[in-house]
Amino acid sequence: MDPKKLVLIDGHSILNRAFYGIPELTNSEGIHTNAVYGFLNILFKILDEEKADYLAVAFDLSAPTFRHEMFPEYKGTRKGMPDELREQVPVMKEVLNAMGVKIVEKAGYEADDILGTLAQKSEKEGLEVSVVSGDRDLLQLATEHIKIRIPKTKRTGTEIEDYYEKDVVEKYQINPKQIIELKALMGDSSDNIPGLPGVGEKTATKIIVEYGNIENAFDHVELIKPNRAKEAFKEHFAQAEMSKKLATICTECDIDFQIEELKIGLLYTEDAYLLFKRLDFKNLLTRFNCDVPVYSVEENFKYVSDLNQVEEIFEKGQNSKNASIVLIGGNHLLGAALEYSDEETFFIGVEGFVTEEYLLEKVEKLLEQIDQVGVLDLKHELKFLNDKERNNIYDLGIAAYLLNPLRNSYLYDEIAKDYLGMLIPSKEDLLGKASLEEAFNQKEEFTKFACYCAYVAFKAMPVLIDKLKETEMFSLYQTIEMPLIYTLYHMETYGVKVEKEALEQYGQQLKIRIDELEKIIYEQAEEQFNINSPKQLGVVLFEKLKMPHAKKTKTGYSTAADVLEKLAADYPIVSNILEYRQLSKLKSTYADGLANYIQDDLRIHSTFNQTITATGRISSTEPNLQNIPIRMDLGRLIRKVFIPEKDYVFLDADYSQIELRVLAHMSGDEMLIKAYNEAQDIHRITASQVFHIPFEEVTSLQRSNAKAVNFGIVYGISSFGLSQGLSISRKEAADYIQKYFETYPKIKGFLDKLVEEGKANGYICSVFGRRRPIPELSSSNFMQRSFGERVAMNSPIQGTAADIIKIAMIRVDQELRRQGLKSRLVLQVHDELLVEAYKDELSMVKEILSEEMKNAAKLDVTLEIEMNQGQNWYETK
DNA sequence: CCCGTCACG
DNA sequence: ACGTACGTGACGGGG
Repeated sequence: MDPKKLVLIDGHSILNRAFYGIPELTNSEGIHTNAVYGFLNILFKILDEEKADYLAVAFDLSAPTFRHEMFPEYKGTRKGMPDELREQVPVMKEVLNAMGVKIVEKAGYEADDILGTLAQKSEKEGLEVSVVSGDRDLLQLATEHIKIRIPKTKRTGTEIEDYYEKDVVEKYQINPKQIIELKALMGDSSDNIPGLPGVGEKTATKIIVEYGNIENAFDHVELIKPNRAKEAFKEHFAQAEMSKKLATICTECDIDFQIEELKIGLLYTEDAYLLFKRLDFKNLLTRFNCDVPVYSVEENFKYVSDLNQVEEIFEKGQNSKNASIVLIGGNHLLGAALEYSDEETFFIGVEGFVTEEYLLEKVEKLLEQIDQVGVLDLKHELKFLNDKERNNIYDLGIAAYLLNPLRNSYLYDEIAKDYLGMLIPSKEDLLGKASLEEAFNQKEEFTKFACYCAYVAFKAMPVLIDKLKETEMFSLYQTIEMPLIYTLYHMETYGVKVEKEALEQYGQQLKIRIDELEKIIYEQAEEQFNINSPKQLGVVLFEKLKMPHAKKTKTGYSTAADVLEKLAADYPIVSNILEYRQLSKLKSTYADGLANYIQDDLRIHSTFNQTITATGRISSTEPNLQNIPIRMDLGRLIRKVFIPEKDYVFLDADYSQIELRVLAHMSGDEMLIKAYNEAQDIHRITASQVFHIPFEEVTSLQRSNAKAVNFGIVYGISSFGLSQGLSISRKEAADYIQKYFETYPKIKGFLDKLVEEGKANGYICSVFGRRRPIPELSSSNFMQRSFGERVAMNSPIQGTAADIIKIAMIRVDQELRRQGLKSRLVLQVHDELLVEAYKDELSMVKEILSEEMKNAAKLDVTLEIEMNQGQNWYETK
């Protein structure tokens, strides 16, 4: 019979390795999970490789050990641990407990000592032992039957270095026990163990190879070379002796242990499954063979397609106070999931006599009767319903977004987990990757999916409403976010007209010039390569043509525009590359890209997303119509293809410096408020006040510097950032900032207060109460924390501006309709609204835009807009 | 699927 | 010493 196998893991050491080896990772609750995740990957890799019979994980306790008694400065593994790692230790233990893995700890000993003791005892009993640690000190334990395994987390995955006794000898030229001697000489900075000055690994190894141990070396101290090692040895031998004691792993710890306690049982328990799911370890879940747990709620799920039963269900609904209605389908309605009470959840499929029209008529009628209706995605449901605005509907996706805008998605299973504490199967768990239409035929699974949606919408509605009230965001939700859904829906369905032929022509012209440039670049480089590949381009520029490389990215040379621009003066090929880059961007993203989205009505219907940004802005996708070129002349021409219908014109209105005005209001700085009330040109007046020169004498350079400072303030000022933006030294930048703060004395206090508030609460607020959590503010990592500070300064400003324009767009949309006008809002670009205005209505629409935008909020400074009209978007400048 | 780049506010 | 301006989305390249 083969000997039994024992795997011993150095808990903190592996967590530590994983923490630094794996990029930051958090679950949906914002708990850091990277170290736990990395630990589990290493654990599973080892268990997959070795058919182990026994397993234990040893942890250090924070209690002092015999080493601290010997040497008070001794550090040990637990000190100096960053918070993001420290908080993962209890999570790790919870996971191990859930998997039934034995955790060994003992006050007064470190994990090393426990591991050493267990390893040696087990070896004596005839077991094969693997000790897993990131710490090379453990190599002193290696024997013929004790293997030391050191995992390395690399980009490509985890690789493990294995050391039996012979491997240690091969690699270090000394036997395992002598590792201690090595450490006695070299010390260990991470544990605060001092080494001999001037003695590194090379010298230490030479000495130990020659003399075997430090005592023998001391006996022959006069022979030691080089000289500085000899002197160090003479002077600090006592210290080396102590270091040796500190480095020696105690293999006789006083611990009772029965090997049978360490026997590996069923690792993939239900507890572990639930925990993994909570931690968002999706790809580790595949290790569990057990099915997704069945909840008793599923027993209440019912598929209905019989007309009489459907009638009955809607009949029952009439008298209900609360309900959830989830309409399922993409372009066509597949069915409706409903819940009125805890007792039953229905999915009514569009099938047989239950037609789409019939079902929708019933749903519309039901919507009239019920006090509170929970839905998951109202904008999507509006596709099937009439767009009459109802104030009894609660969109729970939007509610969940307000409560935590940092999530990537707000799916029903995520809402259930976060607000109902329930782990339920996700859409993908139930339907796989199939489309809704394809999955519709699997009745049982599809019904579960639909009913879970309705179940969550019903159950989560009161919870989310309560939370919105608790966080004082209910008014934001009801007066801004909910009405905005209708406005966005209107914009999406109305779309914006795009001239296809003009777009194609534009693309063809770009192609001519791109081909020309390509030829020239190949000639100048004396080779053909893919100019669009930063990798290939980097090799050509910085290796073949030997240009000085200023910056590097993670993967190679940086070829970003700011780097290339510095080279363009000296190398003609570089300016061609820059032009090529610009043109191919225009062609691929805009000329060709937009053409793909033109629908049969000759219009583009972008999607406006309401639950994406951390700050409260909306975003635009498929295509993004919020980043159509404007800054460069050539790109700006694209805007000519965006046109109004016959007998319409475009009216474009944008807020002037809305974010700076918000800053003036929020900070209450009288000087800045006064500046706004007095002058049109805020950047010029800023320059005049900051540099103490008359308004008329401000040079264009001074003005643009002031403008950059204004931007910097809004972005969460830092001297480094400003110096980058202005291409000046950090010192000069710091000087500008200081002058700015002197000029507007309340700004600094205001920004500092935001950071303080963010640190105290973990979030900051816009004027309208919109919250943004900033977990980075409590990070121990300088970079992360600095980022959090800038975010704390920027988000309330950006968020308030976002709130204001949302209010304006809702009112513009509603007012156009209320007055029965034909003109329609078509686009929003953060501080700009584009309206397709019917010619006869022009003066009225101008009035509406101007009124609603300027009066969207009452601030201590006025909100000003600029309005232009044109026969295309290009002309509205 | 991630990275680098670049378009916008 | 660390090594960045804030917020987005789309594209091509490359593993």
